Amino acid sequence: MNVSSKPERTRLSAEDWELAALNLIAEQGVGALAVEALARQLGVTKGSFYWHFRTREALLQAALERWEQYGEREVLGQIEQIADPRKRLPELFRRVAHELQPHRVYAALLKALDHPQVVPVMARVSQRRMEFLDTAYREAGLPAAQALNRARLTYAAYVGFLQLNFTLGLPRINHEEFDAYVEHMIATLIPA
Amino acid sequence: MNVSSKPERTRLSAEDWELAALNLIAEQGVGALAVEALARQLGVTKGSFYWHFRTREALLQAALERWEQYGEREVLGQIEQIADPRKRLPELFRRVAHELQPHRVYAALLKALDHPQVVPVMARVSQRRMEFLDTAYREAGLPAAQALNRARLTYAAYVGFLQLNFTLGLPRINHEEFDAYVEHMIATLIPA
DNA sequence: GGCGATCCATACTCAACCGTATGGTTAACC
DNA sequence: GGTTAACCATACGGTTGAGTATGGATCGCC
Repeated sequence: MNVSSKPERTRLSAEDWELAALNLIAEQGVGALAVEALARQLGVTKGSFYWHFRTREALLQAALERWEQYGEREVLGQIEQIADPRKRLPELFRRVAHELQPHRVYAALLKALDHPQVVPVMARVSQRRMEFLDTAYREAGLPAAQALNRARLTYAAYVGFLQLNFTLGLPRINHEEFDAYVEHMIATLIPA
Repeated sequence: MNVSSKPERTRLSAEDWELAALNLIAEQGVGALAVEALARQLGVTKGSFYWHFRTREALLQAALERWEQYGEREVLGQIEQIADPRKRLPELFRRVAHELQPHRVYAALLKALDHPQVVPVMARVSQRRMEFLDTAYREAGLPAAQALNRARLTYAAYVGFLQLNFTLGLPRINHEEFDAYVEHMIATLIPA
């Protein structure tokens, strides 16, 4: 049973709207975030929405901030607990590669970078992650000047892969090929 | 003199509309491609537009095809004339890095990957470019299995860089830093 | 069990755009 | 210089989706 099949709804909170918004963004992109569509999906009407939020923008803003804070705790938090700096990067690569679900919102927001509201959020998130990669590379033994550029390169490769694979469906790649690709990335980008 | 300042217009052709559309896409994205807005910018009204094109989609389609064919001749054509396979890839990297203007439409289309019309175009273009990289890496001495993955990695880095730099304005980087980044890419991705 | 706060439905307005209908204007060519 | 085809303006209809107004329903709580 999917999300929309909950006829036994009680009353909604602002949080419910934000989570539903994030779901819709992940599946259909920011452009599909319409209040009437969301209301239908939640089994209510606009009247409900405009009680919780002043405007559509306000909902998008709240949803983005929620997503940003969640990602802060969840995504980066886990990785930081890998002690050995040399194992941290390969492990990070492999985990990211096999937990594609959390990246769906990020990929959707990547397609929505023409919306002025998402730009600052994505800028902050991406900046933080690149800094994370930077220190990881330094701790793995790369000189400072190289570490930053390697971090940029790595993160660009991540972003580009999301675009090409998720959104564009390219390259058409199967499981084994994908694993080989990940290992190739590790061999190419991480210093021995 | 920018594009919009041509009050002494005579009559327009379909090509004029397509070029104007590509301009608008490059600057404001596919979502901003509205026929009335375009007409205003060209100093005419919708009446003109619907003589040249049956629908808005038809214009977008024509503009995309024009862009695709142009890129075929221009972008890839020049690089193929570099004889030495070992010099070809570094040269390609450096040229791409310093001719950012032609990449603006590509970056804009990257943001518009939720439009069903642009997906096949981008898929074809990206596929062709990755194949180009693949053979370039093989000719540079990389074994076939590695060459394809390296091509994927390289192109993903390119796409991601466009997104992070053009659209997101990240990383905040100056000219010298940028050159250093390009050289770092060359050193990391191209086999010695 | 009634009362105030919270939550929602219905019924609008308004603006943006796409597309159509139709008549007018300019260019080209004989 | 008159006719035809190419090009454009004006006015309209239709749709979509945001936001407002207002009254009704429901919950918490004394």
